[in-house]
Amino acid sequence: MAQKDQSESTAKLASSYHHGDLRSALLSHASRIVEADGPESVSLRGIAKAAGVSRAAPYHHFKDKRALLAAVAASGFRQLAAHMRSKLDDEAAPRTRLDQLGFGYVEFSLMHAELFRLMQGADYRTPGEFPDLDAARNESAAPLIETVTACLPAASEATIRTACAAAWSIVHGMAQLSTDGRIENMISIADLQTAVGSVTQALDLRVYE
Amino acid sequence: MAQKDQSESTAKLASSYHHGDLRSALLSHASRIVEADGPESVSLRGIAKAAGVSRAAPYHHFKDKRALLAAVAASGFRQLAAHMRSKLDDEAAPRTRLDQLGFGYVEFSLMHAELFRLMQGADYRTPGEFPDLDAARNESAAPLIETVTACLPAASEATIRTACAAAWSIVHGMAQLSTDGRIENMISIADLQTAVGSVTQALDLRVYE
DNA sequence: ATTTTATCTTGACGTTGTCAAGTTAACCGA
DNA sequence: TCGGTTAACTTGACAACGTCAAGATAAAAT
Repeated sequence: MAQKDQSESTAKLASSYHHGDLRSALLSHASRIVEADGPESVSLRGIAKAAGVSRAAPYHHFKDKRALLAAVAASGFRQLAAHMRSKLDDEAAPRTRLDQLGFGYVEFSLMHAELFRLMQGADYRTPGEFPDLDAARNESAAPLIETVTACLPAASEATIRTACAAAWSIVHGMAQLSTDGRIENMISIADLQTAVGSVTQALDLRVYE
Repeated sequence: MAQKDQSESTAKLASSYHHGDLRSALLSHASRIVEADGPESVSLRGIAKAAGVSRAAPYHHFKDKRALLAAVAASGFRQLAAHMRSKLDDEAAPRTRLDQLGFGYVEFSLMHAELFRLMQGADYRTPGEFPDLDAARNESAAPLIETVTACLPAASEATIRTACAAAWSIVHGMAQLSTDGRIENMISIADLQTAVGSVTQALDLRVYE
């Protein structure tokens, strides 16, 4: 995260007027609070105080409170992409890779439920408002599109788009229901992997041919 | 703006000190703002002013701002259930009914995107905090469970639960992605019905046997 | 008619996001 | 080295918000 600054008090000389790396300090404090207590209990003043600066200091690094949270969300999408990649066996068959991606997606949403909620929140999604968020979001979607395409080598582009939408819907729906705790009454986490596999397997047999 | 006319039901005299039916007036104003500008732009003071009462008046009808929004969400689940029922042909085969329910679900989420977001919001979901919300939520899920059960007459209870989770995941994921506008780039609304059908059809062939 | 109760009001407090104006210190060209 | 530009940070202030307490009003119950 921070290159030259580990957390807060050891940046430069302790009494320096300038913080040194306030931007990433704010990001890391905000991330911590998001993960711990959820996005709505993030207060800009609280974050500033946690970083040891005054309440207006963040405005020199983020236009808004929303911009701060958008940056946290963008970082979340990059973490998500990394997590999915870590689950991916590049040597495996496309169908297997699709399952790995899907399970990675759901797993991430369980591991970082509150962060995931922020990422899916509708507040930070006016396209073009936060270009870095858009970029991170698209990057995280790229492996899915890629793998679905590899699953359907002979398919038209329209078919592939539909397949992506369907696969994404399934996995995203599971993630959503899992993080809400609503799916736990119906399905165990252990079954989740099997379910993802079965469902995605069903997909390419029935929908796209 | 001072007095509230009897817009929906037989309110008392307009200019009275007592509003007559403030509770439902607050609910209807809150609903309107949720649908128009999203849940986060609901302010208690604004709702109160729109209803022509002082800022503290709502506290005699709702414990909290959250309680108000929870009531709006509960009403949303009842609307959702009604909409799904309206799409249902009781004479049709279970599989057909499942598709109808699923499409109704997605369709509702498109017609009332902001309300749907409120309903899925994680703020109002501590179980037992808003019993009426819980009840409405469960009522709206009942037709799905029922229909899935009818689709799998010979299945065990565990299988049925898994099937519900999977079907719900698909449909909920589509709804989520649709309301976010992210699915529109990939799939047309017209294709949605076909997709729902194909996916749910794939389900009972591959997952549960 | 009098008491009780439900409803609504004003006043006030603490918190929040945000801006304007001022202060500090790092940097950069001479 | 010096002086100026600028980025980083500060305090002060403001409006909006959620919420509570205490008082006012009217309807209902006795």
